[in-house]
Amino acid sequence: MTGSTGPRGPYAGTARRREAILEVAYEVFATQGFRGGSLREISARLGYSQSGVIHHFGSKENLLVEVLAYRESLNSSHESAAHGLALLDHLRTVVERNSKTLGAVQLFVIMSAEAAVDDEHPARQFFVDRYTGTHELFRTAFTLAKLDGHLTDDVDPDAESRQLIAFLDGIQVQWLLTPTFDMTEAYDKYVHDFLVLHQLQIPAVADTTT
Amino acid sequence: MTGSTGPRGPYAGTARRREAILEVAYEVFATQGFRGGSLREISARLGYSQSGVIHHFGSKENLLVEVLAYRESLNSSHESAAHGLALLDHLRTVVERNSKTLGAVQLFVIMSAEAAVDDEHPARQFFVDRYTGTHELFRTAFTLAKLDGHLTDDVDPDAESRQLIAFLDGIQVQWLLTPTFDMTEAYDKYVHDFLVLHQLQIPAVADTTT
DNA sequence: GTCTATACCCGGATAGAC
DNA sequence: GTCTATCCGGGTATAGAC
Repeated sequence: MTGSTGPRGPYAGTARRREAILEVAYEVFATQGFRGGSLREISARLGYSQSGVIHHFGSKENLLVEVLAYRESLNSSHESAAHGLALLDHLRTVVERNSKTLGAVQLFVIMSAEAAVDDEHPARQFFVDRYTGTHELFRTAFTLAKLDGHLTDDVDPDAESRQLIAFLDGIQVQWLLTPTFDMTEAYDKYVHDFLVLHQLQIPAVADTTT
Repeated sequence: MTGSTGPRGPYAGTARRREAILEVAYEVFATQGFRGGSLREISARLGYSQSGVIHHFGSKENLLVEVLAYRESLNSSHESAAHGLALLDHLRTVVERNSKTLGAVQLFVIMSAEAAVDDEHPARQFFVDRYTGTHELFRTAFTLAKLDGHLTDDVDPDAESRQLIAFLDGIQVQWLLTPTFDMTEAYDKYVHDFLVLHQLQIPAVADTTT
């Protein structure tokens, strides 16, 4: 039972092949965009024929949509909102991970831009949904933090959420253009300022050394 | 002398034609990107032949570079650094103007993304230079503000500059995807928080009404 | 399920007439 | 300076054999 990876039905090999295609398509779309990336290149890298790829996904558009869903599924930590400060901790690990996966950052930067400027872009809906989802997550996290008494009353969860999203998107472009830029360090400074401004009570473990 | 628009030499008409091409190319590249936009579409919109366009600019790549320089030249307010707070005022008018020029925002969002993910992109150098220039401008503005005693000593001009750039880039994508988003309002909130956190002295005209 | 072959379209750039 | 015609490469998608 070593080599047998549980071939339940005749689709076990197919599933693995689909995933291989998704992986390569992800790389190609990441550096060339949707328009620039071609099925020919994707299939060539796999040693496939171009029609072989299309057999599995029907069309280039559909392939892109599945690539985006696939990449997102790899990350989906099913992030429940919790309160604001736990979210900020979680986001730090996301930023750190992004710093190590160039391709993923490239994919989302180029695709969101293409989708943003073109109403008809196949990824348009994906990114609109993604923004509203993320916003909702951040917004409720900040709201809960206020209720828990961790944030001051003057924070505007709606505005803070959109501001944080903008910042996170922005540092990605900046990092791609100037790789010496340290996203995690920038994130930490952002959070630091945020907490100084809006955190209600400092834990009892505050440094009394100075 | 009505129709005569001062034909100094045989190039007066040419200059006007070049500008017309730049204007249309700007629109096309803004919505289709560099890869997606075609000389055929640009020339068709002008009632030109495709080779007519290429006659004036030599190549598609060169056309793009000139479009970017052209658009930038329309805005170049020769922004001298001044101190930080004057810069923040100035940036507000930029954000407001951007809110009214969809095409310009689209152009810079899609082009910076394409350039960010592709080392060989013709606009790569343009955007790298643009980022370092903007960063330098912001950085010195914040530094001067500290020296002038307008900002607290704890501000990190370098970090604040990059953070502000990230935010400004980020709200553009967000606005394009969800047009109800108000960039100016978001900017004002950002600046408000920034000033609460880092401004040294509040002017004597503080509201004592409440 | 994978291939080859092909239909069909679109792209940039060039040559050369006017 | 502008055109038409053309070259040549590239793209997606389909048809049909194996």
